[in-house]
Amino acid sequence: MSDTVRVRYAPSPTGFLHIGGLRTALYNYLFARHHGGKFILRVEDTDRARFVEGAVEDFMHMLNWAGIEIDEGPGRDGPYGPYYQSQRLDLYTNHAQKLLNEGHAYYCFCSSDRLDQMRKFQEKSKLPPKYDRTCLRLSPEAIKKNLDDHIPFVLRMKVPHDSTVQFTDLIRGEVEFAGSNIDDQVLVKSDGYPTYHLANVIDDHYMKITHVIRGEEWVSSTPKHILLYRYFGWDVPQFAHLPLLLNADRSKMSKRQGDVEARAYPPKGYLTEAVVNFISLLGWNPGDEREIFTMDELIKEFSIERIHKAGAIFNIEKLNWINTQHIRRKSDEEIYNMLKSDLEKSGYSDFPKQYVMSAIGLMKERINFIHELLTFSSYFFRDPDTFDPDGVKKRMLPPAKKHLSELADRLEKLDVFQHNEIENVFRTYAEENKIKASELIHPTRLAISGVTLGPGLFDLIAVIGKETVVRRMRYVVSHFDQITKLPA
RNA sequence: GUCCCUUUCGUCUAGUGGCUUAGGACACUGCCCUUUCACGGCAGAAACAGGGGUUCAAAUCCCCUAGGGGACACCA
Repeated sequence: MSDTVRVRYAPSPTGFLHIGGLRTALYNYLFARHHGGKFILRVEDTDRARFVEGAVEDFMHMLNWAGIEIDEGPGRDGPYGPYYQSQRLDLYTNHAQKLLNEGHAYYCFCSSDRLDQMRKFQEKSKLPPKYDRTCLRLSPEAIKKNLDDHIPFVLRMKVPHDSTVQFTDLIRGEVEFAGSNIDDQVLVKSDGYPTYHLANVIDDHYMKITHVIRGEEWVSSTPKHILLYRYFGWDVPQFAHLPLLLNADRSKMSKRQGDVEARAYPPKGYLTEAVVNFISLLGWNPGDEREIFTMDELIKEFSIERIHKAGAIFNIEKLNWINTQHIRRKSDEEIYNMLKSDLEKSGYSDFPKQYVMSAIGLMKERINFIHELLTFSSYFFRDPDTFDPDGVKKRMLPPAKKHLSELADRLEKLDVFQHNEIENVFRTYAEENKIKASELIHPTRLAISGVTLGPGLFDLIAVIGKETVVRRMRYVVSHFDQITKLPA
């Protein structure tokens, strides 16, 4: 085994990148980077029937989105390519032949019908379900005849029943399987393609993979893989089987219960940092009480030893919180840049960068998603056309009409239109009229934003600007009866 | 059914025999701050699946039971 750590994420293009797959890729990546090793993407496209168009592109795109850099893989050639299994068929065939020659594999001509019946019988008789080795007993002549007759066949591996296969899982410790419980796995399908088990072992060997970090669903086939390594006389890599991501009901995470495809998250407004941070914590923790991490910090902290054994439920509430944490850590300018295209789409592209950044500054701590700046606080960009009915009822009382009118006049006269000066206008007016400032503040907020919640009013006024604020206040004054009547 | 894995607050988790009246975070509740909503601060409720051992001492080690999950394809 080479000194440099080499790990791989090896998805099958039978669907789009699963959020659990993204976590597996991330753990591999973190491990590689932590150890100064290589992260390889290998496409396991040996199932021609289930191939999904666009899946590979989706993997690449989402990995890139997540900030997971591929050192070797499709489109990024390395010394051990190609990185599509469908382009490595000869390799598998040669090695299968070798296994056959050495008696570690055998021809099987059983039809799927027969296999189905066999399994049904085994199930009924409460026997462990495995191939019954009918074809292992075929004479060389019978095999030759079948071959000559072009009867479809598969190659199965011959598992020694009298031994046990044991391995040390980096996460689970010692795991042991009795040879008698290991099935004579199909290695080469009747279409000539290898199964996962064969191809995966051969590729991991030739790609010099040092650590196989994959989902827990693979533990039970690991002994088969180890046997294959032994048959070929190869070193066995280290194994680490990750706990599964679970639905709320603790079943394996699947559709129906929330979004399982990674690509569903960016459009919802989840930040790369948040998703990466969140999934990194699903089964791993740094050992102290920090929870917010950048990719670089994760790379620094990550270790396989600190991976949990039990499956984790994907808890969207916590993701949301982590998203808010990362929003706050971003500069106003970063957020501005992320918002740019949405701004254009909404027709708000005329607003100066400085203005939008000020709005961002005021809203950053109040939003869960960046796009909420455009939805929940559209009043930064357009005059309100509706007024929160409950707010109107409670705050837009008759005296407000006069107050708004007067305040608008006073604001208009202000030379320095900033927080303190604005606040002064309100406080002074309140004192003069012997009323509480809140009797002014609430109607004003409603008048200029249409809603009852938002940033501190004086900051809001300062950012939105004199002209707009005064216009909106006067609009409400002139439509006061209409506005206060509507919500009846 | 067979094999394998797993089991600490609702959820993510800390805990590797004494430091633990089991810690943190999300969510939840209350209070404070406050012009609103958030933020923030403080407080609260909330867990070692059960039973046996081992030990002076167990959430931590062992065994059994139960629950959960995964695998059992010519899918990965």
